Amino acid sequence: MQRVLAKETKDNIGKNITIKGWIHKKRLLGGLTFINIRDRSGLVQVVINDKSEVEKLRGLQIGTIVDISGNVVEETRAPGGAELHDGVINVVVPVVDEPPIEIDKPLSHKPENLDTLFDNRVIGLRNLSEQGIFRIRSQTLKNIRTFLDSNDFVEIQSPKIVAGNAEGGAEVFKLDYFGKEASLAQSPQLYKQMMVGVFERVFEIGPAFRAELSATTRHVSEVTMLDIEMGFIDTHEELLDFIQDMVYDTVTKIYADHDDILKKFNAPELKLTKKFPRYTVAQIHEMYSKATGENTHSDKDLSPAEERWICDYAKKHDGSEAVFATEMPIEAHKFYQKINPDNPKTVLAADLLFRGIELATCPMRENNFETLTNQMKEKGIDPNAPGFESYLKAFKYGLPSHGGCGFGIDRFVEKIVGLDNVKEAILFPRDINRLVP
RNA sequence: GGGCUCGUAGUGCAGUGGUCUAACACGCCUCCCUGUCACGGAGGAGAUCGCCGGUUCAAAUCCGGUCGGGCCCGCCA
Repeated sequence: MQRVLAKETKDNIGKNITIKGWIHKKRLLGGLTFINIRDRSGLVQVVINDKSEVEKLRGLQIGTIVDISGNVVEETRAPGGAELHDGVINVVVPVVDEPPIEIDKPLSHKPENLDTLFDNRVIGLRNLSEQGIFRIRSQTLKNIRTFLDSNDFVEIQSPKIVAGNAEGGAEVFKLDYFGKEASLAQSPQLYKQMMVGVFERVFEIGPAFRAELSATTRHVSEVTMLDIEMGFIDTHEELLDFIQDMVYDTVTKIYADHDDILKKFNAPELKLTKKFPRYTVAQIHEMYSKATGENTHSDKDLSPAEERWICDYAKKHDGSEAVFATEMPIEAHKFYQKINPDNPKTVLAADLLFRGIELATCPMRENNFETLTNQMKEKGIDPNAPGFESYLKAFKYGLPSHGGCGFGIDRFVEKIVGLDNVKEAILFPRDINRLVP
């Protein structure tokens, strides 16, 4: 008989149907047994009176795959308003070992238990609340793609094996490439800029690899980045507006569509304004120093404590959990970023902060060939090094004023759901200690 | 890389020198239970307390080492 999904059960009242899936929960009440079956669409309840049917499941654990045929009955007491009666069970894949981690109750997300959570990830993800995180992640990426697509962006894939240390700065994973020195890409930065010369507007969603010895709740060695680059934008404001609209659109849709999952994780109530508040880094140093008595004026960038503080401030003061920290100090300048013509001590770069953490860096790029070449030399980068030669060609042969962002998808999902560790928003996280599963 | 912390059944935890023959909850096994949905009830199995060494009459508990985690900082997404 053709398979009917759990969520379609209520559309088949009065019919005899077959469902296929995993045993999610058994409740034996003597003469009456309730079984919840999980499939890709959710759960369906089966009621069995026949003891010989229940006996088929003796010794079999949660995770056992069955198909069950039965009559669909409307029942207000059943979850979803309908259930299967007179079920006939066929065990397809018996499971005799009990699961190492619970799949029908919320799992512990306490920091000290994350190790167990990840060690048992394969089974733990079957847990409905755990899945919820990744349904939201999937939806988040879908919303972002839809938004960018409707703004004429082309999705690209840049190489992840690159020559040398392409961008400078962050530590990279070195590897042997048929006898040549190569590394795993720490960012699609150079490639997406080159592609502005082709499509004007491009984006990429893919992995970036960071070999830094960071051991925090917000760092992983393999991060999923959303990289955006758009040509023919003239002002930094224009760029920030665009990213702000994308974030607003994405997050508000998630909150509208996934209330149930967000509630399970006690996600905070969403506070966003259409226009995200913007403060310069200097202003934030000033406000933070005044508020805490701790002098941060000479810091080149925001400290994690300042990031948390300004998010808290913007939430209370501006009604927005998202905030831009603009005019990054020149000390944090990277060669491809555009120096602020109105204030050469700052860079036309902003960090997007959300719920206490940096989600994205959003700079304008230096698109003048001569200036860019000089900026490279100032940073000690050889413009003729492998990788940079092609990069510069894009400028030599015409690249318009452009800007974009590197946007951490893992952190975004983490904070949308209201989690405390970026790893919880990653299926199989990689950090300095973890390489499996 | 620096600092601080933690390590007890499959899972989550209690116990910080002797009453520990290590408690409780979930899960598991047996039995009872016809509307459960974190079902309920009765009983049972399961841990030599990460590992090694030391102090002590006595160590899960104190000390040292070691292995494995976690958190913060630096760096960044």
